[in-house]
Amino acid sequence: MSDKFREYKQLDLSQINKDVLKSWEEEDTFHKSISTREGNPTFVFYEGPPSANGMPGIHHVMARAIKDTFCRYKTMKGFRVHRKAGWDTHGLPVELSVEKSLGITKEDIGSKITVEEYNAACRREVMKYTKEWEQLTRQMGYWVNMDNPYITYDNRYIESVWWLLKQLFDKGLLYKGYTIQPYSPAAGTGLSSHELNQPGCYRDVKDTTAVAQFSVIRDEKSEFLYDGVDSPLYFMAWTTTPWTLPSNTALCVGPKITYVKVKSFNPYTGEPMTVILARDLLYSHFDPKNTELDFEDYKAGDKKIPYEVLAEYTGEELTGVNYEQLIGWVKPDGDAFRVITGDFVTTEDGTGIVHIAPTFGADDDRVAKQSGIAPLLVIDKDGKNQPLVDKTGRFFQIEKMDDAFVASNVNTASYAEFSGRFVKNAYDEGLTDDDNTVDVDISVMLKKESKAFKVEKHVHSYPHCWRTDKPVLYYPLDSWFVRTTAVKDKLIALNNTINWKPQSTGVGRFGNWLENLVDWNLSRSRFWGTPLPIWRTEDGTQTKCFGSVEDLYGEIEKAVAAGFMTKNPYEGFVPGEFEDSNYDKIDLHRPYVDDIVLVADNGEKMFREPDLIDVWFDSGAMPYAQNHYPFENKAKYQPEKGRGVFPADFIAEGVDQTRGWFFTLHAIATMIDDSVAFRNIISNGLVLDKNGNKMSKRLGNAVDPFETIEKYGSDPLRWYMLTNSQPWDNLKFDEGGVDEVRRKFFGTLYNTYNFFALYANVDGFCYKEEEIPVEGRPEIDRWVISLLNSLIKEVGESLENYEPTRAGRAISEFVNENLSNWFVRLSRKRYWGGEYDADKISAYQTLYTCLVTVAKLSAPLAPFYSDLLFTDLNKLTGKETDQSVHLAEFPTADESLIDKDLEQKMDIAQRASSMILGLRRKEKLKVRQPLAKIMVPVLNGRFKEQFEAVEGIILSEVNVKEVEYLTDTAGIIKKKIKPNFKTLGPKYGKIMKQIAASVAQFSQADISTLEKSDSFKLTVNDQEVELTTADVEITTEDIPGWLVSSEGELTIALDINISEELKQEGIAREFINKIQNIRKDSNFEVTDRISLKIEKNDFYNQAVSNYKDYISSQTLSADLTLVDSMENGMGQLVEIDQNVEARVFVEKKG
RNA sequence: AGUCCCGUAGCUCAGCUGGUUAGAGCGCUACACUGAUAAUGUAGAGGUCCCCAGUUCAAAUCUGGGCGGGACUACCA
Repeated sequence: MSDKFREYKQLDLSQINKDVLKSWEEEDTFHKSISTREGNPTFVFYEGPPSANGMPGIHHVMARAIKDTFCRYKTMKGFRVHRKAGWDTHGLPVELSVEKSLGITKEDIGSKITVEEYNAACRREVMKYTKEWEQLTRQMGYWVNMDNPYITYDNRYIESVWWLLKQLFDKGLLYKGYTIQPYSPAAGTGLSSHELNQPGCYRDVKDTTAVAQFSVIRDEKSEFLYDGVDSPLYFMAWTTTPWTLPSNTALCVGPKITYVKVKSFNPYTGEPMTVILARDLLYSHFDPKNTELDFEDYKAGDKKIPYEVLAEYTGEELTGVNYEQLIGWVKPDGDAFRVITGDFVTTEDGTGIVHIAPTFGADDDRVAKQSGIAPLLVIDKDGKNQPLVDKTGRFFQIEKMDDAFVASNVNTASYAEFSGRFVKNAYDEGLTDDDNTVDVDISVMLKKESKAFKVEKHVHSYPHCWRTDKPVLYYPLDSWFVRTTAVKDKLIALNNTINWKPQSTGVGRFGNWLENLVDWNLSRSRFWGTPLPIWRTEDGTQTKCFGSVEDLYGEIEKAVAAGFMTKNPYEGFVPGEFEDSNYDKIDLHRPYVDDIVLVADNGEKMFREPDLIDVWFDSGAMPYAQNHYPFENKAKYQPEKGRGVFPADFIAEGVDQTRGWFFTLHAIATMIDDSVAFRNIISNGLVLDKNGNKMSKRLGNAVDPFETIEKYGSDPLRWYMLTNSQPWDNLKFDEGGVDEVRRKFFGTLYNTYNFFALYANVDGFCYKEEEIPVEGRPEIDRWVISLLNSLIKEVGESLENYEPTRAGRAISEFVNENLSNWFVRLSRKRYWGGEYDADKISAYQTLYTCLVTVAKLSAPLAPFYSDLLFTDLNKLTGKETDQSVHLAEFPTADESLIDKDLEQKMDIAQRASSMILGLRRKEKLKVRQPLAKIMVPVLNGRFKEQFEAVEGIILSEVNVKEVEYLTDTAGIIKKKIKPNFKTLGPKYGKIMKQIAASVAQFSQADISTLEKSDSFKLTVNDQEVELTTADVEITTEDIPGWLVSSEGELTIALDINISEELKQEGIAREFINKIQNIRKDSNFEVTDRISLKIEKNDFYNQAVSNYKDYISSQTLSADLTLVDSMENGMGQLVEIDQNVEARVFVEKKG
């Protein structure tokens, strides 16, 4: 082992990244960081599984830097941190890329390619970029346990998911229902939103639209509407799909929209009527010019129709009013024909009242369910509910309906004409666009009944099926649901216990989402995913859900015995054995599970429900499935307090996961365990390019994380990302910012270390001396130690509160401003030359302590350099027993070392120094030229005491000999007074302005009266005002006749007269500086001794001889001689003053 | 369309519960320092605190309404 601190020529963070990684691997540091915490309380982190079928991007570094920071922090706080890596492996993107790379479609599975091959291809595809992900994880220093990651396609993972589904099933939270989805009657298939968004699917078509009149039922709920009404009263609603009107069961209004009641005549029949519609849309339906027409003059058939607005109502008021069914073909079962509210209603077109047909619109279905409105359904011969339009796109035929239902609910006389008709002509091969559509016929029917206000053709954009080019219908399709609405209150209550960062995402985005919760649609008609473990008989009366392979296995055996299957496809599997070898024998994916036909308790065949489940369920199940719970690791879920793996203490992902992973985790944990899944959460914002645009490969503005890490190392990248903006704000990623962090923070820290190492090596300091008690150290040491402890407190609190930005910024501020720019700069002289005495040792100990503490504080954020710094320091001193900073304990602040008074004093010193340097600059006085004195006005004793304490620091920093304190009595200080708004404002309120004006008028005498008696009375607006010194701020701003600088309460004057003696000292310092430069240029060692010759010159002869000893000691010269003339070419010319050059010869001695 | 975030110097961001000269870093310009030196310091210029209205003695800060950028969700009679 070397006996010196390592010194560096330059800071290469990229190389350090590699070196430190290597040592982590050699020392197995990551595993040690867990094993050394064995038996301690756990800190549980859940890794949101990424999908490895895409390359990792720079935004992944962001999220993972956050995750890693807190896991490292908690490790240093002594917790045993659980963080298991995982992979999200299911879903449509995988299927699509497999099909693309193999050049096949789903139909080819089983023919062109075997199921086994397809399955294998999916497994390969989904792990395509595993290597890159692992590499990024490693290089960026993200410590997550990759030894045994959870993989969502793994049979054991699926088994846990099945177990969860079974729990939901048993609790009655899993049911089969329907949602409104795009459906192509021509192709006979449902369409995904993905398919609908393909180019060309949305097309402008011309359809018959109708504004229909819904007749209000007069009762106690609607009575208020009848004031002044003498004709039938209607709600007006517009539709572009009149064929949905027979399925209407509600009308929807916007709660905050204003509606008007208008008296007029029906344009088609001329019958008097009163209608209700949105005020904003009045003139779209009634010509403003007609408002002056006389009702008496109107005859049926007139083009110009008079109208009159009778009253206004808000949507809220209209809610609950009942109306008559518009088209009485089929009676719905349940509550219907009522006005409800919906937040999606606008007054952009139509009437501001939306016709609701729950079976044919997603919004319709949603608001109807929320308001308890029944959909309009018919019952078929099998006793199943069906919408009024069947899957081929025609009105449900009467003969296919249940007879009893027809008798009780169907008006066959009026419906017969429409029964079996296609709702779009495109579906009927015998029809063309020229034939009358159902829409037209329904509109004509309404016209005749005075129920149509306006029927017209209208061009609008409508989705079409990409396979058949025919229009799509929104249609209720079977789906399996999780009844999340049943636990809505619990979800909300538990959410309120979660610490969200930022809070707004939790109470706002997530909270609102929970408030408007609908049941979770689990079904996906896909191939590569977790199959629903549900088998049903064909008539749907018998259902079985399986929560383990063992249960399914047993049922298969029964089915084989019953002769439904020839053999058990999972033959050889041993229930209860959890090794890879056993689970490799089976595959729970499609289509293997589809081939399983089971036997129901009544002996009928049971077939699997063909759907897969939402991949979000997979990832939301990870708290359980990652450990194959409850089949294995059960004990970890019922632990003594603080020792388990559930729930998570912390998770972090992008804010885009709010309704994805965050929700599914929360929902599943709530339903299964009545518990939160996570206690603390950071949802981070996006990483944009430096112009604020979204990064995309297409635009070429995506930043490659590997290149960035290679170039700068991970630390500057992580630090930049964590400190540039709060994690939850979007980050405008600018490479220049990473470089700035490298220079400003890491560069300065490195410089500070190198400075330390340089002199510590010269003096042989290796912290073997007794620790000098802090109270025995000089002011500046105590000051920096005080700040250091304040910093420890702040960083600790910030990380405790999941605020990495505050932590990083505080560390950076400390290193740059306080440690480097003040402590080291002021203490430099203490390190070089001189005795190895207590002061010097104190200087080393203090700086060492600061450096090693900064290493520990920054370790969670910048794991690489901090570890190098820590080990470089510790290798020699052996002060710490831990091999790595990541195994060390996080520092705790020693409150007794925090000295706010001292911090204030040093603040004065810093400000005073900078002011004096400013004055010197103004007068073009070099700092090397000593000056005689500064003068400081003293307003109170405390200030004088503080200034005196740092007097020496200021004087040496600005090269001035003494301080003169000016007290009031001298009468040369001019004072300035300013009211203290914070104390006066609440007391005097309205007359504040006048008080401020009066105070501004105070004379010097007034001010001194106030100071002496601590009271001053004035009258403002006939009100007596008494001021005390606490109500004002008194400062000095001028010392007449002197060069003065003033900042806040601090005022300093500088004496710029230079005596002969000062002049000579200045010359001496000038020589020292020049000689030092020569030493350095000649590459002398810091410790080399020299001999010195200076050619005589009357300008400086006296100065050199007077300050001979001073010059010699500073430059380590053994002899200094003034010579008459230098031999030719010897020595070099240096400038001592303007136009004065000296020839100096420097020679290394011995 | 709804929900949420953001809008402060040319750029990236601070600015806590309202209190009177609105800050920092980068960049630019000038100067200084010099045994930390491919470093460092100091200063200058640079602001409609997105706009409008309100509350208040007092608003960058609180309230309401816009505008602009972004995300998510839903897609519309």
